Amino acid sequence: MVVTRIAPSPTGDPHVGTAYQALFNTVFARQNGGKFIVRIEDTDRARYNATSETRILDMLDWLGLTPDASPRHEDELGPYTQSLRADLHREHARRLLDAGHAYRAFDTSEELDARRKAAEERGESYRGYDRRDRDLPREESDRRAAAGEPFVLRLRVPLEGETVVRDRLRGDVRFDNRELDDKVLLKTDGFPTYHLAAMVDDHLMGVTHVIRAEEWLVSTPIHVLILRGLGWDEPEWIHTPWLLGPTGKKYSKRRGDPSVEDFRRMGVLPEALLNFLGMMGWSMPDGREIFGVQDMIEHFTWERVSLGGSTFDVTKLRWLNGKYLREVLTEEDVATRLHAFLTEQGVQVPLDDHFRAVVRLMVPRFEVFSEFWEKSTYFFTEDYAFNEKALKLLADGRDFLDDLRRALAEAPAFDQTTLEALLRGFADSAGLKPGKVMQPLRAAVAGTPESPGMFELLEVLGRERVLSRLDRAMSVASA
RNA sequence: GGCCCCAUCGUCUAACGGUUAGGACACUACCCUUUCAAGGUAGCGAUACGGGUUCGAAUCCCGUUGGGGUCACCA
Repeated sequence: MVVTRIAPSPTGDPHVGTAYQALFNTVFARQNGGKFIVRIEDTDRARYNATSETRILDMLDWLGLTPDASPRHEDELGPYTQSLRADLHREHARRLLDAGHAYRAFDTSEELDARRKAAEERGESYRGYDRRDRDLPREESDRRAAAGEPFVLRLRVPLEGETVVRDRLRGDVRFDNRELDDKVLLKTDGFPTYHLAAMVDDHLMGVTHVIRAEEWLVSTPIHVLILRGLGWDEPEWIHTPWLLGPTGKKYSKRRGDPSVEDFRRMGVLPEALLNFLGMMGWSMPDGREIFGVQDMIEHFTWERVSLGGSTFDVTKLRWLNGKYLREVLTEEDVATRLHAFLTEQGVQVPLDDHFRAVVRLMVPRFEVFSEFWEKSTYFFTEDYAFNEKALKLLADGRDFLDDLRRALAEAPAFDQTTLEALLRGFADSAGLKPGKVMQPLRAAVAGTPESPGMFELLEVLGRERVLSRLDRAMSVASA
């Protein structure tokens, strides 16, 4: 069975890159009837952030990429929290030590730093651990360890030959073993490093395909060597292309690129974000740009993955989100979800017919939920402000607004058709172009010259509100 | 700097030896029109460079350049 995983570390905000990896891991697993798991890699106690794990798991739920197994949904291969598996890691580290594939190194961090610095001062580029303790006799190593001297366990990489990483996307990538470092496997604190822990856990959890970001490619030979030392088969390696920020560097929250939570607060739909991520580095065979996770599951192939990094273009994401609002979701769905968003943001409006009517009018006029309220406030309060342009239009309409109010008050009905005939007739008899009448009217009832169409706007507002708004506007204008 | 990956419009991408190099976002113009949007039409705009291979290269090979990544007791 195909088993894929993501292995995020709980160090901060839920990362877009994590969502990106989750997408491809999910799609590939589902396509093969397999299993997608999330393992939280919390072995770095120094950078651990208590809320981060919950937020990462919440993000996945929000996106609809809920894993088959995770710290929230354990199964017999768990636990899915790396720190809880330290005994397992130590046990396998021991195996590596006994088999001669690893050795104890007693250098302190300070010594290492000093040597690194000295090398730099000599103008040499740092070449990795200098292997001082690589050939310490086992007896001495055992004795010093037993005496309580702190040590780390390091991988004994071959000094000659090469290690080949067979990558699904890039073919065979060859590494000269002389370029490899004797990486730390077990830290002084007894916790494993990523390299050991991930390989042990992946194997024990039955992971068949390691789909991860390109940054891991160069450490893969280390992983291959660990796997070989333990006598295990390699998974299939798949290193996906980069997600880039606006400056062309790797997308990163630290650099100021938005997190998934930022997009959520912006009012981006999860399906739009996923769709957008799906077209970063991949494309539908028929060129469609609007597609969902299910479409990806049906059509995904590695052959269609492009290897150049993709720049994350928020402008296009916004366009795509607007597209979902206008063409993919139903009106009712947009209303319901927008209402939930507003509630979450602390805006209290009833989810009623008026709200639905407003949403219907406004939907082509905003791309993300966060833009809605600011552009639609006047639909929900009689106390809306008049902006500068509106004030000017009100002045333009001073001569006829009073007559227009009377005409509106006497209109036989207040539906779009009636209103259109009435307004055009009014303009005609006043010898004005329709726009000259409608713009001041619009300014009066909306406080801005930018609004949905005049007739539908009036209908949605209703006669009572329109008349009282005109009263207020005229008093504001003459003040 | 060593090593590794990558390279089509500003951006996301299509093309898997033969196309006027296609589409989308953005931008510009026009249409629609009561404003703002949405929508429609058109325009602008790319195979980084140099060598090969081939009847024929965006496509295959080599080099150059450029960009990115990685060189932690972080993941």
